[in-house]
Amino acid sequence: MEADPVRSPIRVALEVCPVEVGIAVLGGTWKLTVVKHLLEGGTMRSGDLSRTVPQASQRTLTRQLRELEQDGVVHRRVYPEVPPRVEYSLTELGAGLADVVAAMNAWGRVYEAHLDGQNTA
Amino acid sequence: MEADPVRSPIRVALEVCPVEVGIAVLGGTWKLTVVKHLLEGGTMRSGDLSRTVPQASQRTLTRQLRELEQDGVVHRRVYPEVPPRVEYSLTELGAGLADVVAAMNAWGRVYEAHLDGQNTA
DNA sequence: CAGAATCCTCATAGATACTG
DNA sequence: CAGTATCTATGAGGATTCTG
Repeated sequence: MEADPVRSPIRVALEVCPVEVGIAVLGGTWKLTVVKHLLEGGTMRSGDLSRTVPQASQRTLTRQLRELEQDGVVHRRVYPEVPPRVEYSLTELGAGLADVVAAMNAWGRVYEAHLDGQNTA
Repeated sequence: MEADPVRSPIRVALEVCPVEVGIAVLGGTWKLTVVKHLLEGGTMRSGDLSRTVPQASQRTLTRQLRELEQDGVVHRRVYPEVPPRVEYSLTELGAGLADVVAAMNAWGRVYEAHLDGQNTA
């Protein structure tokens, strides 16, 4: 099986530090949000994702999904139908991001609380 | 006390999803690596950090540190000496990133193993 | 419905040289 | 030693239009 080529930001990250690999894979805007929703919602269609992340332009969302697919995090299934249907789901590797998502989510909330504390104090 | 203004990527992330906040704060190249080393090494001087992340240009490293400082993750202490001495350490908020670093690090290793598996299989 | 093609703008980051 | 200033290049991401 022909594996997808590893994107160059990831190759760089691999040489620097394992923590940078996650940043390289998830660094694009919305990527982690997409992963989070796929973790929660299982399989989702393109339109579902667009509605879930309305701030992302369609072009950007598509690109992010393609990169996540290339990086082995997301699986893309195309149904040969009219009108077309495409479903996205997490690979095993992608499902392994659950801990990352949880840690990020928790810290994000701490950060929010921190900001609120600054304003209220 | 006058709080640093919240950088715009973070403001956007706050409106989208808590997981994006972490990405917004740590998204710059080397940032998570810096945090990881500060977690391990405690206080570090600029030169220490430069040597720890030799791939980063000095200008970039300085900017990243300033942003981390602005975001409340890193504390910067300047000693009024000649030659100058500047020490960086994590704030409480920054120390809270330990779980994120651990999760990222673990997943980065899984990712490496995944790539190796592809080549070996 | 899903996405490709085109155009545009701004932020990021590197290299280099200089300063207190 | 730590940092700033300047210049440059790359690319990420948005808006819009078009197609099977």
